[in-house]
Amino acid sequence: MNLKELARKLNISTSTVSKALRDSHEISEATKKRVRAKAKELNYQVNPFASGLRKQKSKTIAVIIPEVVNEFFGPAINGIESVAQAKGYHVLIYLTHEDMKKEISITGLLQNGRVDGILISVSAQTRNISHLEEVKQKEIPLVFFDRVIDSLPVPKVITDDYESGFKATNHLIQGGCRRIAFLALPRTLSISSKRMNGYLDALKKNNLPVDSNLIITLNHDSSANKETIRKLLKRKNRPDGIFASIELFAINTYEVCEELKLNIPIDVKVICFSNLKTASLLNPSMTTISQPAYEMGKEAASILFKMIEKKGHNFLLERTVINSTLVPRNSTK
Amino acid sequence: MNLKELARKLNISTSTVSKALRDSHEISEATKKRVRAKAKELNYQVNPFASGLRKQKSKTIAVIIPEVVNEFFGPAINGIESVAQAKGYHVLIYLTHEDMKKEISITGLLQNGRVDGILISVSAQTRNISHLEEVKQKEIPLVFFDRVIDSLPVPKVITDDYESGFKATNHLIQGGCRRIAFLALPRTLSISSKRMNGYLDALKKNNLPVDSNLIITLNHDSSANKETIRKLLKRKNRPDGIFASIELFAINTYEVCEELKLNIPIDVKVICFSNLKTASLLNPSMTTISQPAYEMGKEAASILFKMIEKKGHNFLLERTVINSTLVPRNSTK
DNA sequence: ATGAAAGCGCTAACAA
DNA sequence: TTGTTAGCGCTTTCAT
Repeated sequence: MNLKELARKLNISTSTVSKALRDSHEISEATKKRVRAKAKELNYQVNPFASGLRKQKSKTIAVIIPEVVNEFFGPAINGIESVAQAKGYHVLIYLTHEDMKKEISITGLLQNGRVDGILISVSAQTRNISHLEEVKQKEIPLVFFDRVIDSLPVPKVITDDYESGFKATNHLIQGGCRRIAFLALPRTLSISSKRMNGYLDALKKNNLPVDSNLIITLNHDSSANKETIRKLLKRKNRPDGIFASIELFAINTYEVCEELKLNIPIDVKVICFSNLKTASLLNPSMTTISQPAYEMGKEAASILFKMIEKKGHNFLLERTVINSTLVPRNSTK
Repeated sequence: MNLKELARKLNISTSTVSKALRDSHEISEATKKRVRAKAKELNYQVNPFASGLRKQKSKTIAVIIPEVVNEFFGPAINGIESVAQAKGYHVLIYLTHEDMKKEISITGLLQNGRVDGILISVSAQTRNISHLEEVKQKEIPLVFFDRVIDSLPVPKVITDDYESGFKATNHLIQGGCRRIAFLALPRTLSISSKRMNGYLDALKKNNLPVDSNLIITLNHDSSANKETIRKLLKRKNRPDGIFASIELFAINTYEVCEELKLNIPIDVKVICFSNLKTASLLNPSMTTISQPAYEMGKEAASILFKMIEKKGHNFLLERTVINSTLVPRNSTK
């Protein structure tokens, strides 16, 4: 079923049908009605490839993220998809698995009109940014969310990473911790360095020494992480507090503590970034920092659509900060 | 940058360039090399809309799921995306939020060549299936995963819902429970009725009475669920075991127990479906049934690609069952 | 208010 | 082995 056939059945030209379906003012109300009725009857749908080719628009956006098995990106996709659905857009999803090579090949695939815009949360491995500069240079609307590249002048939607890092560390200090370990993501990641700066400043403000042996960079290999954490917790001078910069590291810590029969929070207090919805499932003694992932997704998508709709507008300066919240759990249970 | 321009720069015809890029045997190795080099130099990418229109193929599949904020669908998408990426396909994602109307409008959007195939896990609300019959009738390859419609003859990838329902219930009985509540999804959902049948048969086999007051249908509204669970746990004849047919209901239960100062597993034992990766975050006293979501996604996508690649093959009978596993937690801690 | 026709960028049948 | 050309289905300009 295509335009031509539909036009033939109605005994009018394809251009009239096309205009009628797109509610053009050139077409009489009567014809429009007739066309719409027939289209519905025959279950006609425009061919997105033909229309996309002609109009040079895809009505599609791409979301590039490191993982989806993650308390952050799940809700974020939810927010993105709901905005896209409301706007009549389609959402392509691509996972990098924290691999910059994949990120590059994915952005390469999106260069020739497949999408009208891109939302990206960069991989932890991303150092070189020429593939992203290329996207920008081709004038494909681009918005960063959560994991951003500060040096690239595109809109960014982030949480208050420095502040929450500060608050989290402060919370542990208030709870009596003196030797607080920070489980970091690779330094290249903006969120990691900001969270760490919050951590460092909180220590300083409380006159606690910074011990570089307590700042540990982990990655997404759980068994390697657990081995590292195991060593950390077996030290004679074991930390009494742990600040995990992502949920996975808290899970890893939790498992090692179980294995070593260390009690959270008696032996060691733990705080981590996590998502509100399942926070209650975390060991109740872990305080969590809840990121408004759904809202971030919605916000990032909204900005992207603004860019898509009115090109030329200067969005370079937009940098939306959405506040996360500390969710204290009953720490004495 | 398009074919024509590229051809002009090379001083050969567009068809030669097109064939060269697609590694046609009609083209000499020398020309191919020259073309590929120039294409790379000029960063040429085929226009997917033009090529899709001409070839009547989109190189894209759609995944329709109820939610993404979910321990099951996250890993499932991961599995799907990895297979798709390997095959050079793109993945569109659509969320129904358990709303059949949305499911219908989404399948409607996919009728005109936007995708080469569809993977779907139906919404809990889906009763009418004419929109899915329409997809099948238009010969768009379709595969169900996890939440299937038994009556529609298309390939299905499921877990052993009956068996795991049986095992889960048995586990609670073994643990000393005598009054076991079942927190069900709406009956329309195949997975729910199968899990319930397992539950019922386990009770029978252990000579325990079936109490219909203990079979409670919940939905995706957490506050309504919690209210229902609150009532359940306040009954004089409180259940001593709870079998939650999805993780969300276990979370809801957990929260109500905390509120009512009920101890899991002392006062009430809980078992639920969940995902291995975060199982350790669940209250350690909850035994979980781990579904191999990633594998299911991979399997479903593989079947879909088989259908896409060799049309006409009869896949109607394929019904892949992937076993879930019981993950007992230290229930005495 | 309606229609004819060009053309979006690509592929493939056919010609050379 | 390479080139010419028609046409995928749609939108849009320009006529009528």
